[in-house]
Amino acid sequence: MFLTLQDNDKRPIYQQIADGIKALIARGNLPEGTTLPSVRQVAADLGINLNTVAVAYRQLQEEGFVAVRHGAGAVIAPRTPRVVDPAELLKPLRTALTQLILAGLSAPGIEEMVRQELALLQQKGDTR
Amino acid sequence: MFLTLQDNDKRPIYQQIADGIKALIARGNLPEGTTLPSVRQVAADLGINLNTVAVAYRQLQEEGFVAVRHGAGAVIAPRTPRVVDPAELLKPLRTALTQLILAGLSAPGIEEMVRQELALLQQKGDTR
Amino acid sequence: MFLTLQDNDKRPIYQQIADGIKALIARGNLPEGTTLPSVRQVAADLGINLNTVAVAYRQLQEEGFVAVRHGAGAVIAPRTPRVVDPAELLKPLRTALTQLILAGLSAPGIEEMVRQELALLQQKGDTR
Amino acid sequence: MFLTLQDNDKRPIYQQIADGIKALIARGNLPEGTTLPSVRQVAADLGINLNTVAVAYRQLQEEGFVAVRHGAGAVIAPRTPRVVDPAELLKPLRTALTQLILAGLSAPGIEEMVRQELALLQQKGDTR
DNA sequence: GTGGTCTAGACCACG
DNA sequence: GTGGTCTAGACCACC
Repeated sequence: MFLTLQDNDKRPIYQQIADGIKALIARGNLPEGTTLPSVRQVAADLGINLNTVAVAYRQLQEEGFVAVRHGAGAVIAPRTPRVVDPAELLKPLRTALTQLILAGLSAPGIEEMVRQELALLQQKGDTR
Repeated sequence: MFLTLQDNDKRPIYQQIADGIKALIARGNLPEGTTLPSVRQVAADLGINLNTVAVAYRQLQEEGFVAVRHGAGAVIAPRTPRVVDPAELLKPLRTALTQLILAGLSAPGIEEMVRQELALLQQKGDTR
Repeated sequence: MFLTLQDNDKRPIYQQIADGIKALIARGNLPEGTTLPSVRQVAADLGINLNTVAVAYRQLQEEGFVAVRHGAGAVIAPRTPRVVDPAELLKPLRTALTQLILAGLSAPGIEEMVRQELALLQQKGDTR
Repeated sequence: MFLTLQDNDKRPIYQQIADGIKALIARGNLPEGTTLPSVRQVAADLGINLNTVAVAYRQLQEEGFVAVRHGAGAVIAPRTPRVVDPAELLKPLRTALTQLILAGLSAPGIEEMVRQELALLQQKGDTR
């Protein structure tokens, strides 16, 4: 198993799966060409419905992260810089930072957190 | 009017309102003691239902940002450092940073973005 | 001033006032015959509406704790054992105990808390 | 049916539902993993609106008693000792005890009532 | 099927 | 006037 679901997470399950796989790609744990486990495999591992996993895979395909070939599984696609609306990316960052400020953290403290997180994301880390 | 709703925003309306007010508090635009406009007022301004605004206000109350007194309106509460599970705060930051990495941004570029956003949050800025 | 309002209290203000005065009577701090401060006095002290205090006094009168004479203020009535539906009294106790159990406290621990509280209630303590 | 509403109860309906379920959890009648009946089911059983039940369920979720999964029902969460401000827990107990004293009950009598109630709460009892 | 959100409108409780 | 609760009914998102 390479993914775990968080019970207290508010995101839909399919989103947790998609985000989890994206994070693994971002960290380099799933290099180009890797074959993802089958939809049925993941569904069984996580004890969830098959359709839920399928939705996650479809999202990854639509966003260009994996290539799904009917009957042949899903493989990690070559990594191409995606074209995304920058404002769309800025919004969650802004929300996250607002929460940290309201929690009483200082700007320098937050910047340090960000540096640490970025360092973690850029090295091949463990999957947990 | 002090809030605007984004049509393309995926968050529920009541969440946009709550988050918007939190952002104003974080920026210092709504100092302690300020009385918020009534739920009816906000509902009329935004062209939405009264109950939707009430849900947002109730969330702000439960999270300790405002003191709601039945029959007497809602006022910004004294700002006390909230006790929150740090891991709970880290999660959205981590997700946001992952998206930025996947979009092809470099770590130094992201750090610069963070610095700019923090600067914006810490000055009494425009309401938008 | 002999009463304070708790901002984070969910009870209506008039109820906080009535309950507060009842607690003072229970502790013996307001013996029979004591004249309560006027409605206007209390309202000014607490910075609240005159009507709110009047509602509290009316409730105390209806429950027999004070005798209100038009133009002559309100005085603490002789303490007579009230006839109350026992089930009505049991309900808040039961709810309070349920909360304590769910918070993880043990039965002996709760019994000890009760003993301490009862001891506090039965000695003339400070007003706070 | 596993819950009944009291007509003479002053608490809002959604609160009665939430408190009722909490009491069942406290007594052990709803062990971890139990799936709660759907909001529609409960609403039909009690003859009330669907939204009213939904509010109760949402409260239970926010307080960590149940895990609600969109589209998959609500299940009793693993019971973790909640982190709550002790003063917050003491307040209702203190109010309840004050009422009992004022009704003329003696301290030993009250202690006995508490013991009985605690015994009831700690055995898997009848649902009433 | 499930829960989540929103609307419209009513009535109540509080200050 | 204020906010709180409840209903009725709609539509959406999720599993």
